[in-house]
Amino acid sequence: MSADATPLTIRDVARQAGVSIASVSRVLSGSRGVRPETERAVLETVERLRYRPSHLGRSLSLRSTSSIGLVVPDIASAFFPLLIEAFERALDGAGLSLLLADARRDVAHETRSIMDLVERQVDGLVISPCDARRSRRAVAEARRSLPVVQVDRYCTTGVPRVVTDPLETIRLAVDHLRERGYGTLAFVGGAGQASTAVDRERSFRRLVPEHRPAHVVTGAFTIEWGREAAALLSTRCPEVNGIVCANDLIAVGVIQGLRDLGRAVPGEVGVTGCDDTLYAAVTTPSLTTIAQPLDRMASVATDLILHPADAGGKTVKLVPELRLGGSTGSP
Amino acid sequence: MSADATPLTIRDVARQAGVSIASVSRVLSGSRGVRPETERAVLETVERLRYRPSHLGRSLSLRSTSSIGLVVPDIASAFFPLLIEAFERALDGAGLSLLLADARRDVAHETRSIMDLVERQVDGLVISPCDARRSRRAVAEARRSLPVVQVDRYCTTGVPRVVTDPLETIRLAVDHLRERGYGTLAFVGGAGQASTAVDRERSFRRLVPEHRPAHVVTGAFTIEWGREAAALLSTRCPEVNGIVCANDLIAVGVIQGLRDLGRAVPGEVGVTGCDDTLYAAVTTPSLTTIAQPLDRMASVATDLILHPADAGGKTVKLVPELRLGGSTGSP
DNA sequence: ATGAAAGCGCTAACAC
DNA sequence: GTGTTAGCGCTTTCAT
Repeated sequence: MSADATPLTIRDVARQAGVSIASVSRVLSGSRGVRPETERAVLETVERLRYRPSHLGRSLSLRSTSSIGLVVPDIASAFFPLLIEAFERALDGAGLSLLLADARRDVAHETRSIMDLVERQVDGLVISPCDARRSRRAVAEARRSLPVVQVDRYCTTGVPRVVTDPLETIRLAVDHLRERGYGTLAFVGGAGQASTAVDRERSFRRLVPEHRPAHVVTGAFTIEWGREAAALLSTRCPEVNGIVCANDLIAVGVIQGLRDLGRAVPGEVGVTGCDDTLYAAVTTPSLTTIAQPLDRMASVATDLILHPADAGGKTVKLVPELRLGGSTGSP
Repeated sequence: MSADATPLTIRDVARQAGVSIASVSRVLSGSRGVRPETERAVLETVERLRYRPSHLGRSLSLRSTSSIGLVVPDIASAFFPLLIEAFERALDGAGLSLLLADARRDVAHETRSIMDLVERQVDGLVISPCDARRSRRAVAEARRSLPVVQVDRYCTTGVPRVVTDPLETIRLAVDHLRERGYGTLAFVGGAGQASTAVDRERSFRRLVPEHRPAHVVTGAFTIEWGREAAALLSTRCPEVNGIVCANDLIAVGVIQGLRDLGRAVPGEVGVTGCDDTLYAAVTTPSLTTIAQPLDRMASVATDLILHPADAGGKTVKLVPELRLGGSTGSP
């Protein structure tokens, strides 16, 4: 397979076109100060030979790869592919390409990915760290050699962050549930290590100060945990009729769990998710969920990478948006 | 942000360690024929200076980047993240890293991604092409300069393919439905341009020769199309009581559509999906679906990339597996 | 406008 | 064993 014909170099083009390699380079890059005649000759030869410049040589010479790295904690979870898509759109305009890495829910893998990207000389690194504390080391290390920005999740370093305001996120859910008449609210959280998990839980506690301790339960970002939590709450706190979930997957589980117990959603209990993933549309009833402004997140993060001077150690908080679904129809 | 301290080079290490750059290189690569004493000095200095070798310089010199490119048609669709994960696992062992690109359901984007990866000198390219015909040009072009393998989807080129046998895939669904007593089968297909769409439909036609023309409908790989198809089939072919869907997303839509029409799943109609995505677990009832052997697919593809000589223009067909869910409980 | 030549950071002969 | 040196493919002064 693969002919693998001797990869052409800029010299081959120069020779064939009867010009110097400098001229070829000029035409292929800035194209400034070249006689149209010469330019024609070069372009014609490039075309004829099907020459493709080597990104490697170019990068080494320019000391820039025109690419940025993106490290996500778990590509298989519904949310991150959406984030990745948003970055692709954002980078498209900037003429940068995206080097993607998946940490596979594991700090050791994450560290390797970060180091690999750094060694590959990406011009900047965007990361959504696995773990609020254990990811710090690698993130801080990377920051020593290039611009780094954290998105969605973060770890506690001086590295700038772009997040969707967790307090506003939960406030949207809580206010909406109350407006729809669900008077007694509970919160089903995810795993402890992700910053979003912690922040969303804390926000709920703050926004619903009257909650009983048993009204806040945390476990994992999975359907199974959602089902379990539904059972837990139904047994121990039957008075609860509005459930705020830390993400869509949990919400799906909660709805399934409630249905298994014969409790109607939204008739008897209202449920909200977070992140507006594809799950929101797939379930029955569809999910009321809080969306993150992903395109904005990607463009702000890209800006911070490209203009690190503006970044400082700052945190940019973005405004979430309520997406109505059937899971909060009215009690 | 980002200290951006002058990136260290191998010279700095050599100087500080009081050895030649060749020795440093030896220690950092093959580590062969170096006095333990020298090695210690180098490693110590590397550690102290926090030196990270430049992948760029290394690649340029070796004419190999030890990375392979993976181009998927749509990272936001539930299936491809699973495929990506499988490749990460497969490549882990081979000491290769993964450069990921998303074609965004668009041949033009796909072409750009492919070219970019080629220029980046990846050692091989794995691609699941958007379009059975319109992707040919770029795929063939890439093949001129490096080993290329197609996975899951393919376009009609001489480039080797690793696919899950579509005939066996549909056979598993059809046989299972029949065993469960669903006697009159229909097929809901996806969009025409993806090879999987075409092959799965053709397989159904072959395996269920007695089907009426109206029993095979195609539209898109979406929930909406699934709902629509359910309505179509229920109206025009009420005799149908088993529905084979070209992927999980369609199946979810079909189930929703049937329920809206008051037809019980699995009581009245049985439904199967394809690909065993996360959707299969999320729906109610859960989905009976046909899984692709992703780890096998990834490791076979990786082998073909690393040993292109063995590849020829061959097609490797892998064996799918039935995953039981609630959507075919028994009529 | 164009060419010659000096790097970019690394590896791999080839001497010693 | 270790150092010297010539590239890898490109960009970019600096002459001309």
